[in-house]
Amino acid sequence: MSAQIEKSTGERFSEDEVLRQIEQAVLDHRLPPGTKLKEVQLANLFGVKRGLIRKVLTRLAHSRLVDQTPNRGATVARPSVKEGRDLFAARRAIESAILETLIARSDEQMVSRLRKMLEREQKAYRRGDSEKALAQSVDFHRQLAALAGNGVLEAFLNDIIRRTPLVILAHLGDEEQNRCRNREHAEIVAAIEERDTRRAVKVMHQHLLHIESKIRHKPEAQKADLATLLRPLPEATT
Amino acid sequence: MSAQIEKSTGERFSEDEVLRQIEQAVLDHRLPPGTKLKEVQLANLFGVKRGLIRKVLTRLAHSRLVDQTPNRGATVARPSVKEGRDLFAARRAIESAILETLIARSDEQMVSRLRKMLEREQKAYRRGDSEKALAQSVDFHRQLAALAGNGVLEAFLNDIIRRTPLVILAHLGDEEQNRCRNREHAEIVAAIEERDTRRAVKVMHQHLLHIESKIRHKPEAQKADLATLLRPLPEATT
DNA sequence: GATAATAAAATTGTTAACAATATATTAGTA
DNA sequence: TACTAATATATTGTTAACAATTTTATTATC
Repeated sequence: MSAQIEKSTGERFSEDEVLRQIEQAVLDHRLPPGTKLKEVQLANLFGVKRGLIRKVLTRLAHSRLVDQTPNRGATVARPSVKEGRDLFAARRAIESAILETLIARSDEQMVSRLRKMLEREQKAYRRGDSEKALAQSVDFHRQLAALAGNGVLEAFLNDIIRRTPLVILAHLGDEEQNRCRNREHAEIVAAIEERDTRRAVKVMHQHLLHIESKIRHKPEAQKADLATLLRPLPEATT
Repeated sequence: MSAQIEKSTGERFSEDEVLRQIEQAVLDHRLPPGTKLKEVQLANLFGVKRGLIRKVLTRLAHSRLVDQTPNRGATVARPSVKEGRDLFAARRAIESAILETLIARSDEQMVSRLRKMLEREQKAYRRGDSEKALAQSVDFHRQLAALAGNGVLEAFLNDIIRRTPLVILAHLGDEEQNRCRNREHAEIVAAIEERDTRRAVKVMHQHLLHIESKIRHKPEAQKADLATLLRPLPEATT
């Protein structure tokens, strides 16, 4: 039926590696919502035992990337448009709180570290590397969360970020958008430097609304073959 | 070594039931942080197979009530004081966002439903039933989250509420505190009715700070026997 | 006695075989 | 054909036996 995925080294896949591969395929829409994820099929595909696949599917179900029904197996999750909007709304709340926390304890070192991130992001989009630019952009948000120092909020944000690609139709691509994101990020850093919480929160809010307005919330989807999982996309990540 | 826990009906425990029992024991501090949770011991205790215990421990680990280390098993989690404070800080952010969302879509029916909850809470503490009063109080917060209609925020709050008992030393008990909580809840409902978001958020903030100030963040803990799990406490829940 | 090396026991991790359930196929009936 | 019932296949769920690892106990050496 379908070929096998091999590691370049010839070793066997670890649980985490299998998890990442499937997760990435889901987030890239190579495995569209509703796709049945059969245990033996996946086990053969990766050359691992079914028990391992089972654990992976359970973990994916927990992070809501996969739906599991007793005795009926797992499918790629099909989040509703409402869920997508809820995700974005929650993100605005979380990131606002992160900024408030961050600014309360910010210092020069933090600001300079953020500036370095901005530069890297800028470089990426200027040389037209949209994929990298997007990844850097996401890292900027993660970095804010890390610097804020609240592990709970950080975990929540990471959860949201992980789930987001599944609820949107396509990733943001063109250069104009990349530049725009970068400018908004810079504005946030400026507000942090001035310790202007209100402004930072306001800009972040608009930034996130802006992002949400640019994407299309994914409405419904068709079916596709599991073997499509084989080749990774040349496209972006988050 | 240790006796067996039996269901009154004589049936076998389901996975969810075992989960709840262990979770409750952890949250009641009957199983203090650091306690080793051995698979065979638990399996014998509940009269179930080891595989089921295994799944339960993994689930508990995911909700951070249990720490799992490869090849070294599971122990009751020992959250730091910082983690406790982070949890409360995150809660303030989440519940503020919930209130903002709720008020934006509130109507008469919602308000009256909340009023009913207030009454039940009041009844409980007036008749001196602290346990019930505390449970009702927690339900009030859950209800706010549900009425707000954002499933993501609701899930986050439930996660926080579930983890909270583990980071505090003891549950809030005396009648004065019960009355105080109830009064603050009433004030929040009043603000919702007037659609006064700013006030609602402010009162909620103070309410949560108040709660946090009344508890003691749990610093460290000793060891205890697993069999203590047998008898449930006569004490409160969350 | 203290420490290190070795052996024994206990504990967790994996798997192949089996059981239970759900889905697909076929046969039967109007 | 359209529908139902019966059967076969495919898929998920469970478990007992085994493997790997860690912990405890024992012995040896200083």
